[in-house]
Amino acid sequence: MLIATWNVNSIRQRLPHLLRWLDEAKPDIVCLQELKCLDDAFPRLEVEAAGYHVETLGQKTFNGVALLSRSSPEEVRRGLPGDETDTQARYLEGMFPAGRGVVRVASIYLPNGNPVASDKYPYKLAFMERLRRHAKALLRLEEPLVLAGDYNVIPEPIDASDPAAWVTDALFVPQTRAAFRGLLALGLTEAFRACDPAPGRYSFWDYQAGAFQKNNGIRIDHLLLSPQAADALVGCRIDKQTRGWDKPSDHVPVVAELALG
DNA sequence: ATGTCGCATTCCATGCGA
Repeated sequence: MLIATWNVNSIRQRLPHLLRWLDEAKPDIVCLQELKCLDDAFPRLEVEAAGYHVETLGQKTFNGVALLSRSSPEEVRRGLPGDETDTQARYLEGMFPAGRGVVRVASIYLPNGNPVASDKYPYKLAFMERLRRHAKALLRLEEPLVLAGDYNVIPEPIDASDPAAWVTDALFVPQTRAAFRGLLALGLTEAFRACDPAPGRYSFWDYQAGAFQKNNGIRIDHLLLSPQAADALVGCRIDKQTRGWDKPSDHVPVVAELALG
């Protein structure tokens, strides 16, 4: 079973890329982020015609997350628990059939948090703490669980081509990295790094200054696996080629293969 | 090279978020 995450940076702008990539990669479950539209504006019919069930949590202009799946979810949760006043569309979770069992998958668009001196940064940290608490509760279910999305976190220096350029950035400051380690400390496995220890592997390249041509990127899109999912991990890859297509997203898909029977 | 993109409104120009 292939489970993927992709920040598409506007689903309406990226629909041709999404359809091409679905056809080529044939993923079973896809977590999308940055839809940048309301639910009614999501190109549902086109994605359904490609063979996918669609669940969305949209928002006008910003944010917005979706779950695409070959099989319909048995349960869906909209929004991250822990703050009823949070109106930003950043979390969508579903439980899907997988072999003889199930897999629970969340699509997460974690706040960027820049600039660190603004109120955006405490919001990011609070969101990460809410995510940690919710993940802790989900882990008690002892299910295969995949928390996938744009984490807006550079976990380690190896995950940036120029780490020095990010030292004061909300994606890389020590408190952000500590919060990410707090998630891993629950017993979650970060799928890509578990499979590939090499430097130079990125999931995002800025649109500016020829960043992609120079491979001046960062790795901020992650799939975090529960022990039951990690036990089934076969491999994980980054579909870098989509960044070279015409009018690309600044992020590319990250795809994990799980042997779930 | 201080080099881009997508969205919305202030609507062919600008501000915001990334």
